[in-house]
Amino acid sequence: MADTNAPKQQNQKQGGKGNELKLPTRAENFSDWYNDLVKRAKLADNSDVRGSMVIRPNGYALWENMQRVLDGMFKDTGHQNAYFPVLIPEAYLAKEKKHVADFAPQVAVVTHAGGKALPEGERYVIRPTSETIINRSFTNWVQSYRDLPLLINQWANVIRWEMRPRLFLRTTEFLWQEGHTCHVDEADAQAETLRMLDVYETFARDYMAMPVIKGQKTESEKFPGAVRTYSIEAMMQDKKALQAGTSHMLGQNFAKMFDTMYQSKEGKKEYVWQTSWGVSTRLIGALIMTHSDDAGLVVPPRLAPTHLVIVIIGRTPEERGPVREKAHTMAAEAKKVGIRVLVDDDETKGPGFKYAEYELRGVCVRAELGPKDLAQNQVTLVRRDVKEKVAVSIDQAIGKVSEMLEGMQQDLLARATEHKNANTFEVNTLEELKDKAGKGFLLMHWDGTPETEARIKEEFGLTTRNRPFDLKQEPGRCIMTGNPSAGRIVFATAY
RNA sequence: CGGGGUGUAGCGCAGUCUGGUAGCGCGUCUGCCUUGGGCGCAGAAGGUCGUCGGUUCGAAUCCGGCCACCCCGACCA
Repeated sequence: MADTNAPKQQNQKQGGKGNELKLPTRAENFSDWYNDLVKRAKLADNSDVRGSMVIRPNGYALWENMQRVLDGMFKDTGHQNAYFPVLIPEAYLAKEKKHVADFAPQVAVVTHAGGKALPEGERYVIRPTSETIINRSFTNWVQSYRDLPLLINQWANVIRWEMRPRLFLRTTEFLWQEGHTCHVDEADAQAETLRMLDVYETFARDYMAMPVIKGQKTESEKFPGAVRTYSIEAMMQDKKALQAGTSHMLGQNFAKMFDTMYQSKEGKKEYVWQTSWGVSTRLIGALIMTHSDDAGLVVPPRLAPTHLVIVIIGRTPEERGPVREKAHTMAAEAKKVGIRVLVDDDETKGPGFKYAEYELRGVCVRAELGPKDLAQNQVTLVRRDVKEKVAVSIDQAIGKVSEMLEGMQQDLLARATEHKNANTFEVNTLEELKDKAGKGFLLMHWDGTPETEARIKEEFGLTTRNRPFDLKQEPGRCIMTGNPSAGRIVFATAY
């Protein structure tokens, strides 16, 4: 977005006369809006450890829901969970030259333990990813072609020393899942790589309501040590791209370093072919920046910790009593059909406060239930994303809520898709490039060289995101050099 | 690591220029009152002024070092 310091401040001076109740708007300052939302919705705090964050219950609940769904999808595709050590002998990392060279600046090293300095060669690194230490185990686990494919996943934390952290999007420590698999040949490994990319796409679309572009990364954007890297790329509301998941075909690179071999049917020793793939707590940032608005968090129902809150309204015990009873009846009914429901009977806060608060926190549907409603045997329902109040009869309320949740899930995807499509352009001239840089996904011809890629980054702040699978590739001329191009690739400013 | 900014009560900030021992709003607690879009009134609690050092009779305020966080770049999921 803005490349200068925003002229904020000023209106917040004067002893706190500014309006602290409202978030900064997305239009004013997208990045302030994001930071403030994360804190105000109680998703996460900065900690005293640079670049590290505390994930609060509201934020962790989102992660738990993502984990639950993804874990199910991994199990359905035959993967098993395991756990490997957080400390990796430094020497392991060094075995794959490209791997260590690219990760070295980001790696935290344990130099002291047991009260003394560890000698050179006996140090540990804190995992930035686990290809090496997992391969060490795989070498023992795999003996025969009958042991393959080996399909393993790990849920873990990793540490990568980041220069510029940002809550959820880029933190020094983050939570993720890393899948690691071994196969008999390249075709099988390649199929697995693409299969898991599909899993990510499905998860993003059907659960996060986030459309993504599936495609292949360029050489320079590839994972250190991979043969090929694929990604899903999403567009945030500020039109920047966010890499939401990656899947790598590792070839035999790590197998050769660790002698991970199997005996084939023919009795020959062969190196295994491997893949790895992962998504992280960064997805929470993606979720926020895809759907939320100036009133606060908006979460697709399929991942929302709370679907429905019933706010009890009433002055006196006589008024509240029957309302409370009805609210709990409704809540019980809602639970039966799988709606995650909360009844708010707190008398110390007014209803207006609660409406704002639940909007900030991203509860999907709010039910307002008071004496006036009860008198007409109705309840007032408000869907978080559209904020429209509708009165429905109490008997039909829960059915209506289910309908609203389903509608919201669909509408969020539809809206995000529309936004992505409206801001994706075919760009053919330097003029257009100047005009569109930073305004979305630019589909451009590129001569395939890292030099040109670097130039476009330097001059326009755009990086290659991926080469989309579903884009029919026709030859053309590179937008910068005029050299032949095999097809278009997505450029964008990225997180 | 470079450029910019900020650290004062749980949160948001004023006070710093021009040194004199700390204030406002929100929140919290108590009581009353109120409840359909961030209620009201009264009272109360709460601060080693990021940290270390220097100048001074006296430092939130002036000087220097360090630390942390935020924004902009380089690195990255």
